[in-house]
Amino acid sequence: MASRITPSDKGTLPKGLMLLRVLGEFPSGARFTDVSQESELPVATTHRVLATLVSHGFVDYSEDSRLYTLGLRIFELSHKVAAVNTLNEIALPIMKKLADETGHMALLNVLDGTETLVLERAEPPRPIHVQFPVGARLPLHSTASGKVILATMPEKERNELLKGMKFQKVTGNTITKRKDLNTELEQIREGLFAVADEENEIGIRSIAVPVVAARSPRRMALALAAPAYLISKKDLIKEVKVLRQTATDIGHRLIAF
Amino acid sequence: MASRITPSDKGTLPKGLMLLRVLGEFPSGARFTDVSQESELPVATTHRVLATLVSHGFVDYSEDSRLYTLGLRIFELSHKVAAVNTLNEIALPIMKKLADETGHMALLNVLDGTETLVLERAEPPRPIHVQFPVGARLPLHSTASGKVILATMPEKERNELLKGMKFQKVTGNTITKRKDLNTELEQIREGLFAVADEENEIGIRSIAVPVVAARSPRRMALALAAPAYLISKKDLIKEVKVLRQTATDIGHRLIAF
DNA sequence: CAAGTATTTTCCGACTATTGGAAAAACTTT
DNA sequence: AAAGTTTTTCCAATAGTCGGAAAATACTTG
Repeated sequence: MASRITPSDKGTLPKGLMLLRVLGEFPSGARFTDVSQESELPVATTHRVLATLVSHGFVDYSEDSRLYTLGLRIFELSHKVAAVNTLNEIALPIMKKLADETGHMALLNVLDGTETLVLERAEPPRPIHVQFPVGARLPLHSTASGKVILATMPEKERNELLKGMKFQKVTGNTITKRKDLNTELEQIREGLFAVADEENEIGIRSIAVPVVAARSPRRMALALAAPAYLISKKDLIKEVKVLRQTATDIGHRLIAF
Repeated sequence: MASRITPSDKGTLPKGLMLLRVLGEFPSGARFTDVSQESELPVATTHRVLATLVSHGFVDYSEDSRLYTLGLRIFELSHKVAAVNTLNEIALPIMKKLADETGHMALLNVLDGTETLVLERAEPPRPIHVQFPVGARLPLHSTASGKVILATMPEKERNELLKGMKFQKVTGNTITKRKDLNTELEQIREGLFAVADEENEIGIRSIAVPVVAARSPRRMALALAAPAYLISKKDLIKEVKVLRQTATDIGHRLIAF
């Protein structure tokens, strides 16, 4: 278990990467002060780093509005993240079918660090207002996707991941004790699906199953999410069959993502 | 006209950003040596910078395959680039309709720096093999989109942009002289559409019109691209009407992108 | 519209993270 | 198991960063 070197945590690069993340929090543009305050960097430093990011196209600056925004270079790069394009072309249509059939929002999530990331989403015909945009991050312990991913990963890896993590109480139903989580994961492994019953957001229930793609190092899950008033936990579980079918289908076609 | 400061061109940040671009060229992963060579940085430097990028989630490293790839953080960020999500939801369906009706590939391009960037694309039903993936960059002077964007931008801005640019001869038909380009742009302004007749790629013809979105600082164009053997220049021009209609439609709905 | 306030940009000496050649370590191949 | 290749680490000189504070610019208000 190599300690895998000591990546510098000071210097401009980490600061620059941090500023990119900060700018992500201002979708409609951030003023200089916003960036400086949010990042808690001295103004002089912020200024210098921002200038570099701008000059390389990673950040756009509008002289008119005096706003900084993430640049198109980010957009460009994201389409070169291995096989991201296949998500739209392969996974989305399949997910759309699932959403249409079940009437619920379908979400494809992937483990990234200690969170889950929304890779793709398909809305059902009926307009609902559950907001999980693509690119959103969600906790592991309070979501169906997170739990099913945790449950199905190798024990060693899971322990490594959970070590020292604390589980924030997001709603009244959130599992917050490691012991309770272990019990839940054990149970999930039995049925190979996970349910989150208003554990991450009051008023939302969801169910998820693992997605296994050939030659993919990524841990993914396919989920259905619905407003609680629309479907009981029991009825949601009835969808597990079609959900699992879809997940298998996606897994077979999402080679090496 | 402020010279807008002196952004550092040395140091880790520029190097890190460069490595991200380099990794974009290896969609299926790059070995350490690939990165080091392609970037022309000393191995020690490459190593240190890569480690920092990895530790911040911008680059993934697989111990098994020993390959570096762009990380999901990039994917995440790209969905926070102002209103990128609306492209899929708003523009794509409209473009798909255009592609279906005309039988040609529809492309939405945006000016970024001295190039054009493919923002969105819709394929026609019939399978064609013109490859312009989303995220691809194309020259301004040899493409329909590039030319129509140049033609319709304020003169001052255009001069600023073209100043010192040299126009690479991509195919036998490419316009390479500034003077010829000016003449062409003049003509484009008359009809408000541009045609590229195998100017960027032998065997491909395309036509483009401007897309004007409310409160958008971006310069965009909507294009149709087709294999030359499928359609004559004359017939392609006949599509300008429906193309323009679609462009207007998109412009109206793509607020503030 | 001038004075006052808030925001953004620049300056510069002290300091510290970066640099990169070269050697060591870890793999791969023969 | 030796030879070759690729990756990782070391370390002292150096060059870029740091950030407080002042200057410049934009915005507000009486």
